[in-house]
Formats: sequence, structure tokens, C-alpha cells
Amino acid sequence: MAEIAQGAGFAIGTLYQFFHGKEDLYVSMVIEKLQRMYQEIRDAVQAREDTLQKIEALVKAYFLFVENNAGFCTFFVRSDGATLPDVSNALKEQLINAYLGQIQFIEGLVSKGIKEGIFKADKSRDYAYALSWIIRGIIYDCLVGAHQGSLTDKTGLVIDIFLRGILKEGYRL
Amino acid sequence: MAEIAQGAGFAIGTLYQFFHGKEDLYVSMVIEKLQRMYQEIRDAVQAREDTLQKIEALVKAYFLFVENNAGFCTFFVRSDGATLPDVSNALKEQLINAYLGQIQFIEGLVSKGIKEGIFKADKSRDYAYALSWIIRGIIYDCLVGAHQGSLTDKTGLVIDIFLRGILKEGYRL
Amino acid sequence: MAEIAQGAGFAIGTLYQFFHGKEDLYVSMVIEKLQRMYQEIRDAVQAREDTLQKIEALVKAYFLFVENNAGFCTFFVRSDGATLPDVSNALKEQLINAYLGQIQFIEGLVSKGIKEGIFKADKSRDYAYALSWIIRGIIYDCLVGAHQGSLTDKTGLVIDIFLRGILKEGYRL
Amino acid sequence: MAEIAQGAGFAIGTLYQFFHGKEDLYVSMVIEKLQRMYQEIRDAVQAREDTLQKIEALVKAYFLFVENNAGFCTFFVRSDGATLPDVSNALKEQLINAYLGQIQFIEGLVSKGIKEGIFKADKSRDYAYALSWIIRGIIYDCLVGAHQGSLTDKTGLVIDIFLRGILKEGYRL
DNA sequence: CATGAATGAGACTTCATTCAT
DNA sequence: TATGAATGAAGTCTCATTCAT
Repeated sequence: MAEIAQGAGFAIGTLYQFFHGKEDLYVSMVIEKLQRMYQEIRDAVQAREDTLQKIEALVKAYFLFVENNAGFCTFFVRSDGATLPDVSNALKEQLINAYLGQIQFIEGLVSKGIKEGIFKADKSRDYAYALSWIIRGIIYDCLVGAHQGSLTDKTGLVIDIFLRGILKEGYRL
Repeated sequence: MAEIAQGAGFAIGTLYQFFHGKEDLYVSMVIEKLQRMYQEIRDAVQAREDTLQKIEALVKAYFLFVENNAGFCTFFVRSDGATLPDVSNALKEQLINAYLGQIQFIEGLVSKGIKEGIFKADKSRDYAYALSWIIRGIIYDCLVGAHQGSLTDKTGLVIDIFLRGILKEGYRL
Repeated sequence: MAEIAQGAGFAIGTLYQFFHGKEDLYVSMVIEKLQRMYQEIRDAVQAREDTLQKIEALVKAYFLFVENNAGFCTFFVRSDGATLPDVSNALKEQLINAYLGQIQFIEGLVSKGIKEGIFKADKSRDYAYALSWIIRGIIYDCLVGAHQGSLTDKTGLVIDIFLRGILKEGYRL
Repeated sequence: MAEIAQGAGFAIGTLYQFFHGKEDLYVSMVIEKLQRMYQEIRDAVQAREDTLQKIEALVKAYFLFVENNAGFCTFFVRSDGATLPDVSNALKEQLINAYLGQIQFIEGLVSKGIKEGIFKADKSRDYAYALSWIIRGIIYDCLVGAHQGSLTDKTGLVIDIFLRGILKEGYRL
């Protein structure tokens, strides 16, 4: 807390006028940042009309946010809200709910694609998860240094895998 | 440390004869567990001949390990080796190297599939990553409670997405 | 201080215009209250003519004040002016001086009784103290819950013990 | 706590191996000291046979303990177990129970005197309280400096007032 | 080698007080 | 004069680590 106060240019006591304690400070910052992230992503998606372009915008917006907030994301990715010994269940629940809201948003895109005859007809929710997994996986690996190259350059790869898998054209299981 | 010592039936001082400190203890345990995990997975894969069956065995072995080691995995997934304020770069490097070894192992499977004409001909390493992302994503979501259902039941889903994507048969981008 | 200011309807800063600090505030309040108590007691005593009735009035006035100011008295009895880590010697001295003034006042009553041939002829000051001890003792025990019943009901007991002790009539030491 | 640790020649951490916290330390010390005081007083009383001598021994033992433990008593008398903002109710209850035990012990002496025809026949409990009040009153006043002279010199005064009151021999109310 | 009492730096938090507005 | 946001010293407690036995 002392370090944070100094970094923010406040006295310790002042910090406690804004936040009730360490956990409150942490929770507030994470929630605020996540909401901004989810909002930016939704805005980027809604700026597009075409379903495939929406999906591309989604991936790009994710990557953009991470690149613009590398510090926060690195920290968050490495702690997953669990750095505090006992992050309040309130935060855990809020994080999961915000995440599920995002999944639902992605599912909307997938459903749209299904209606348009672009995507396979079932499992829209599982597909939404799948896209999230791939996006978060590549983000994670880049942030921890297990994967080289810029995130935004990987947009095509993510979309390609998500849409077409790795099976060779025409090959049947 | 006191708690760990008691749990292990040692005196605190004795713990410090085996490990140089808390970090050393943590690193040793994580490394040991991870190596066991990777080994179990490789063993499961090597017990199969067919490429697609090898991949299925890989996914299943991952899920099995997680289900059999839920405590460790939940902890690890939530801390990503970063719970200690300053996890030694040594650990980070070891974790990443072990992970990269696993990626390489998966890449071997993909390359085999490519040679056999099953998979698309390029980007074997990226495809290896992709499988890792999907597997880890679903594990993560199940462990934190953002995804319902048993992991092993999801094997088919993971493989389907990895192999064929979500694009409708015959649809062209 | 913040709580006090709010309770008083002032801003914190305003409190510091009236009092130099927490101790000054505390001292002022205690002194003011004690002076009122002593004044009420003297008034009650002076309203009587007869010596024994004056003493009865003294005891009753003490008890009445305590019952009417239970909050303050409970607090004061439990802290004895020592709650502040370093109550200024000024306060201690003022408290003791006010107390000694009260003892002197009671001594006046005792002396009056001696002159009237009611009380034993010497030790008027010690007897004054004794009455104070008995009164304060019962007040203390009632306030902390070690003695049951209403204070005013104990007036007779206090006076009886003070005047006649517990020795059986006619018994000689 | 730092000051206490230093005074005791321990490190702060060591203090926390003996006591769970500040309150535990405080409670333990007070209880321990009080029990010793009560024990010393009972021992002194039981060493006598004669009722009046028992009472004299009681008063003297009180005074002796206070003189031998002036530091503790001064502190305790000024805080009455209330120095800690929220002394656990457990302590308050223990203190009151120990005190009531002492009152009961004194009541035993008074009852003995009543049976022997020395004391007035009723109110044994109230008389026990009265003796306690007088003893504690004089102790208090001496400790805070409102009464001069050595405590042990006051034994006769206390007993005289307790037994015979201040009413002149032969005078009737 | 094993032990575990002792250590003390450092973390979080409170709250009486100040001072620019 | 009144305000109240800002201050930071001081307090309590934790826990990884050491070292004499």
C-alpha cells in the first residue's frame, strides 16, 4: 500500500479515503479495467456489419487492448484475481459473471453466423468458449514469453483455426 | 512454512535442510509435478499408434491429470507460477522450457499428421500451440467455475474444434 | 474526533477552533461535568438544615447525578481520567483538586456534626474520606455490574454503615 | 507491543508466541495478578483464628499487596480493565466473577461474626461490600495522590469505621 | 542431522491534526 | 470563520528464516 500510495503521489492515509482497504483497491481497479476492456471489444465489434468481420474485429480488439495495457494484463494474467490470499468471493463472482457476459456476447456472433448459414448449426455456446480459449491462450503465451511475435499479427491464425481447424480440406474423420 | 512442515511431519528447521527457502520449495514442487504431468501425457500418447488417436489420447491425458490433481491444478492455474512476489527467473525459465518442450512434442504429432496427409501442410508449430490453447482454456474455465461439466466429456469437442473449426462444411471464406 | 465533530454537527476543522486538541476537548468536558456534579451536590446539601439530613442529601445527590448521567459516569468510572495515554498532569491535578474540595466540603459537614455532639470528636477529614469511599464504592460496583439494585435505594445502607458501622449495639472491641 | 517486547527483552515476534495478541497479553497478566492478590489475601486471613483478627488481616493483606505491587495497582486502578477500547466481555466477566468471589469470601467472615454475636444480625452481604468499598476507596485515593500517608498505617481507621461508624457512642439516630 | 524458539523486517490500517480554500 | 481532504507517525500483527541446542 505504501508503494502504491507513493506511486500515485498520495500519502497512505489518502489512499484509505478512496478505498476501504487493499482488497477494495484491488477489486476496484480490476473491475474497472475489465469493464473497459469488454466495452472496447464490444464497441469494435459493433462497428462492423459482416459476421466474419465482427469476429475479426473481436480478436483484434482483444489483442489491441492487451498491447495497450501490457502491464495490467501481464499482472492479471499471472494472478488471475488470485494474488490476494483471499480475494473476496464477490470479486471472483464478478469476474466470472463479466466473463460469462462476454462469452454470451461472442455466442451472439456465432448464432448470427449460424442463422446466416456460415457456421455449423449447433453448439453455439461451446464455439464461443472455443474462440475465447484460443484468444486467451495466445495472449497468455505471448505475455509470459512462451510465444514470439506481435499479437495483432496473429489475428489471421486465430481466425483460421477457429473457423477451419487444421484438418486438410476434403479429409474426413 | 510452519504449516507445510507440520503437514509433512517435519520440523521447520528440517524443511530448510531440504530446500533453501520458500521459493526453492515451491519451485521444486511445481517442477516435479509438471514433469510428472508431461510424462503421463507422453506415455499416454505413445501407447497409441494412429495419429488421430494419439491426439485424442493427449487431450484425455491432460484432462485426466487435471481431474486427478484438482488441488494442485486449481492452485497453479490461479497463480501461474506468479503467486510468489518474485518468482525466480529460474522458475519462469524452467516452466517455459518445459512448456516449450511439450509444444514441441505436440508439434511432432502434427508433423506426423501432415506427413500422413491428414493435416494442412504448414504451420505445424502454430497448430501445436492452438491445441494447447484450447486444452488449457477449457481446463482453466472448468477449474475457475466458468464452464460446467466434466472435463473428460469435452474431449470430443476439443478435438472437433481443433480439427475442423466451426465453419460449415463446404463454406468458403 | 471525526465522530465527535459529526455528532456535534461541526466540521472537524471547526472543532479545532474550540479546542486545542483531543486532550483539551476531553479535559474540558470532564471538568465541566464534574463541576456540575459537585455543584448539584452542594446545592442539595445546602437546601437542608439538619446535619444528618444534609448527609442524606449528599448521598442522594451523588446517586441522582449518577443515575441521570449514567453514560458519562460509566465512562468516567472505567477510565478514571486515564483513558488518554498521557492525560496531562494539568487534568490530574484539576481532578484531584476538585475532589479534595469536595472532601473538604464533606469534612465541613462532619465538623458541624462534631460540634453538635453527634459524631466522634476527631478525624473529621478521615471520616469525610470514608463517606466518599463508601459512596464511590457502591457507585462503581453498580456501574460495572458487580452490585445489583438501584443506587437511590441504597441511601439508607450507606448512611447506616457510615454512621454506625457493623458492630452490634453494645459490643466492645 | 514493541515497547513491551523490548522491556521484556524479547523480540516482538516472540511475544506473539506466548500471547495471541495485545488483548490476550493484557487479560492474562491482569487475571494472573488478580488471582495472586486474592490468594495472598485469603492465605493471610486463614492464618488467623479470631474473627476480628481475620478482618484486620484482610485489610492489611490488601494494603500489603498494593504496596508491593504499586505499579500494577496504579495502572489497574486507573484503567479498571477498560484501557483497551474493547476489553473482551470475557475479561469483564472474569474480573467481576473474581471480585464477587472475594465479596463472598468477606461475607463468610461477616457471617462468622454474626454467628458469634459480634456483628449486627442481617445484611451480611451488604456489609461485605461495604468493607470492600472502604478498602478500595482508600487504596484508590492513596494511589492517585488524593490521600496522604502509608496504606498500612490506615488499617486501624478502616476497621474502626467499618465496625463502629462515626456516630458518637450512645448517640441514637 | 533434527529441532523449534526466537527473530525482526515489513505489511496493513487508523486517526489526531493541519492548512489551503 | 468554517471546511474537510490530505497527511504520516504509530500501532498491531505475520511469517520466512536462523541458529543454538
